[in-house]
Amino acid sequence: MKKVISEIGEKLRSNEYKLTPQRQQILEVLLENKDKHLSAEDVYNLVKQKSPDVGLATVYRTLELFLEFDIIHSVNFGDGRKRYEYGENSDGHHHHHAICLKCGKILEINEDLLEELERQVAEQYRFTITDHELKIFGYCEGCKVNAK
Amino acid sequence: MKKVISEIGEKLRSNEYKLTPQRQQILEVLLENKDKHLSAEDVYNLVKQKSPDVGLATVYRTLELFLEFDIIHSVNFGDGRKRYEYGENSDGHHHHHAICLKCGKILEINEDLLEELERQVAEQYRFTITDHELKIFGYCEGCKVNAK
DNA sequence: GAGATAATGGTAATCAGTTTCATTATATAA
DNA sequence: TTATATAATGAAACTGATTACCATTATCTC
Repeated sequence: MKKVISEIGEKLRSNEYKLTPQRQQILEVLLENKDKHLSAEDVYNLVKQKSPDVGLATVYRTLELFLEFDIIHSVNFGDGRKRYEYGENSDGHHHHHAICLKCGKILEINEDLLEELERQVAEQYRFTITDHELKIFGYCEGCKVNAK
Repeated sequence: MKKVISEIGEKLRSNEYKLTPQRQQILEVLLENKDKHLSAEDVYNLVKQKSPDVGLATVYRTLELFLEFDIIHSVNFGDGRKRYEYGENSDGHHHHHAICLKCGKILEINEDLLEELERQVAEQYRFTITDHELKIFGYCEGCKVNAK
């Protein structure tokens, strides 16, 4: 994790930004909670446990900064707040989410599987693709039996 | 369009809801603006042109009602407001959106192209899929030349 | 047609996210 | 190293979308 942090620090510094203690703590929280889909307030509460004097505004500003440099990305599950996630595939594309409509569980789908679709879209629509966000809705194994 | 409206009215009535004049006008606005991604306030303004005495609260309530019965669906393009859309594929799945990061244009991708991916996800994750939402980010034909 | 129920419109309240501003930390230059 | 400019922070005020409340109106049932 140390290495990841210093690489990100480097990325920020090369863009005239600093990895301040607050920013680093926010980053650590994100790294410790991959695939947890934290909201800004979740991050705030977790960071507060480490250093209680970090402000909510700083959390929002830092998340915005990390988004700008593609250090994290945000997902919207329709519950009225943005959620933030560290981590992406080797090709820079993001993984998918399967959301159970019954119990709300969210599965991480780590395979990309969109190459062929993206090839077709790129060709038919003359669109140059840089990233994607796919949400799949349905019922997880435990819930499918008595589904709607 | 008459037919669609009466079918939807039927759907509501069979669930103990009425297609009131206000609801019908909201529905008409949505039908007249397929693929336009209207926000609640957009809908409100358009409905007001027809009948100025419709309230914003009614618009929100009606959109929520239509969502509940899968008459419309909502998409979030990250601009801080939900957007609403009528229309789906023949199999009940929704079409995709390609969003240009430069000019903000949104292309409607009407091909499904996810069958194989969904087959694999269903098998590997034992997940029963009922719908999906795919957003593709990149640069449209006009913007790709001078893209970042 | 009277009473129960559902739906509506206006407005107040809520809540995630943003902006402001005074203060603190950091970096640069003499 | 000291002064000075600049960046970052925290607290609190503000914003804008959405929701809740409540009194009024329309609709349905008997």
